[in-house]
Amino acid sequence: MPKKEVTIYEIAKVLNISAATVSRGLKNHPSISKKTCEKIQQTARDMGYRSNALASSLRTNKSYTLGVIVPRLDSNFMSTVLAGMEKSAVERGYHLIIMQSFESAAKEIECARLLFNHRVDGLLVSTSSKSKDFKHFDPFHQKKIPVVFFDRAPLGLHSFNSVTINNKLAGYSLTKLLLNQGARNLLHITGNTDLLVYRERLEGFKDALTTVKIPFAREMVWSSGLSVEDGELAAKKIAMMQPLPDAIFVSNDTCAITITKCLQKKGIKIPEEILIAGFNDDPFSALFTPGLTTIHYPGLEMGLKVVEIIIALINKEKTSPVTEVLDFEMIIRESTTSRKHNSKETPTA
Amino acid sequence: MPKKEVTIYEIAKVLNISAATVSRGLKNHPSISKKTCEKIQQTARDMGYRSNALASSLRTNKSYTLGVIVPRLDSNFMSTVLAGMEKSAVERGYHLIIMQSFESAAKEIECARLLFNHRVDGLLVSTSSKSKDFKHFDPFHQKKIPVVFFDRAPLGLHSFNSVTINNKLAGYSLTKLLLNQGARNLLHITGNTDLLVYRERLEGFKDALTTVKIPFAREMVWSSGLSVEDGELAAKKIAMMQPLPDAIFVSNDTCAITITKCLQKKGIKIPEEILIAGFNDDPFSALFTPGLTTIHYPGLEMGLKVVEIIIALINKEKTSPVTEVLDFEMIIRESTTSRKHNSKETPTA
DNA sequence: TTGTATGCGTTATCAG
DNA sequence: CTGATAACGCATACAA
Repeated sequence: MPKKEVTIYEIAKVLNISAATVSRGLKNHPSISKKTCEKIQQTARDMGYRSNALASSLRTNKSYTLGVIVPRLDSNFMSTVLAGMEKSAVERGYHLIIMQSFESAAKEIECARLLFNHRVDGLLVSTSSKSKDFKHFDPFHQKKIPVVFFDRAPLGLHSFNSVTINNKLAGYSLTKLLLNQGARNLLHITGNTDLLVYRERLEGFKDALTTVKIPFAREMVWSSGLSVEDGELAAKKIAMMQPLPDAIFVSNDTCAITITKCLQKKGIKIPEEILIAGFNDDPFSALFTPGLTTIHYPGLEMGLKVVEIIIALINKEKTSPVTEVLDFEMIIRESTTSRKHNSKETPTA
Repeated sequence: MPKKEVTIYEIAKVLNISAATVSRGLKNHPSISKKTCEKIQQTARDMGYRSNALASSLRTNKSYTLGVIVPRLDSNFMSTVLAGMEKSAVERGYHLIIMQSFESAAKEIECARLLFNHRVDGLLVSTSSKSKDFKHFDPFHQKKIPVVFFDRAPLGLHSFNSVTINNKLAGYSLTKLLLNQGARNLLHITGNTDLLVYRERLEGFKDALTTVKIPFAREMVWSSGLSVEDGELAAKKIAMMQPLPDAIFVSNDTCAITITKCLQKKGIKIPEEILIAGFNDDPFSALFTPGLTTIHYPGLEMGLKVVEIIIALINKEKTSPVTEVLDFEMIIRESTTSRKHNSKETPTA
């Protein structure tokens, strides 16, 4: 049977002191004598005392909890970010409540509500692709609870806090590399361009085309879910194109590799006939032949950084808006380096 | 400036009713008239009221929070499990605090302490490889807070709740498949055999050997971290073996594929010279050539199931111990099917 | 159907 | 340095 909860009152009673003193002694409050502190902590241990974080939070209005909302947590990229967050949070005495929006605006709103009611000290969000407005974060703003967006940040009038990479430059660099390898008939397969991340990569793609005076055409861009299935579908369509594109910039590695494999099965030589570039540098990408040229997305650093920032905001060591843009790295592997061409220009971050 | 918190008292004052009525009305308590309920909820909305989950939890001793401790969350397998957990939890009105032990016993203890203090209603654990005793979960048992282990469960005298797959059978089946393909000089590269998951796969490996009267030898088993780096190292050692093994059962896909790639680079033909099998069926495994034979680890189902179970335990719809063993599936791909041999026996789960 | 009174376990304020 | 007391916001036993 669950024994009665041991509280600071029980400890106080045993030691013949007040609960207030126990409370202070437990956290080494400076105004308590060293001796009393130790005595308190010793008996606390002996009695099997466990502090009640809920009660403490209620009283102090500090939960040391960060809410996290992500579209889904089971991607290599996202779980890496979350791993960084968790590490960074724990090091600073915080912990995480992680929720998934499943790309649904309604679910994202529900998550925000729950986390708000649970009195998180800060909120970290990568928005769902369906979220068009961000009113559900207003309660946080009203209560001055920091909200920091990462990876997927809204393009706002109000300046939001955010941690991102320079997607435009990344898209530009990758495209430029393809062009430098001699490609002139490019295809860009990307995600939902309602999302800033993908729109910016597309901007970069266009900018790169401009530098070699290739006029942009809508047919050059395919929107896709970027899954394995989407990749298979895309490959089918590509194989039937007349003429074949000579280079494809795909917005994630999974899809890029799927397309590579499918095209190879149809007898198309990669990279000889078609250059392919991906995005993310998922760990397994390095294991493929031909190697996949890609952008290393610094997920771990992003996780570490975003927590660092939100805790600085919580402690008012910084003031909004914070817009951090992380460095990325281009990973150049053989699938875009077979053709010897003018690679004098090597764009990097 | 953060306006004063709107509480049930403010609402009560506005409506000239008691706080108790408001409290009840807010959650549609049956003994409150429909009309009053609606009036209360309407003014609550109007006043921008948000319930304080902390206060509620303190009062009711129910936090609707599940604690989760995992070695690390950034593996494909683990993030899939977590995704399932989160989904299942939210559907049942719960949410997750996720923490990483980083394979450290000390950190695991720290996580358990924190989650205990935060009054989680239940705890889900995949143990660190260093955890030798499980005393840090005693406080939970004393307070009758359910603890359910998943994937990595302790081998205990006390019968713990657990959700696992039949690792022994999986190891047996995979090994048997290799033997049926004609392999007689086998190697098993696995993780830390202090962990039951790996020890059981090893048991299965041994059992399979017995069926064809191959005496087991310690040299057949290599313990490893199963990372890409570990795979590269292993491949180097393998390539120098005289004679080469004719089949390798590796305990995860990442390492299996790394080894495959490395051996291929050294001119060894896979699967013609060496059959290779992995474990987990990570999504990218399907994309490789040669295809990797592996065990599909049902991560999503495991996540769903373990939450279902712990909530049943919380609600006392079940009583400890619950030991659920999930079905797995063998995924047979070309890397172990090139040799035509006596495959009359096709072991499955 | 509603109200009254009290406590969940902690910490902040003020007084000593 | 220590103690008494009053909150924090909610929910429940009991009374009406």
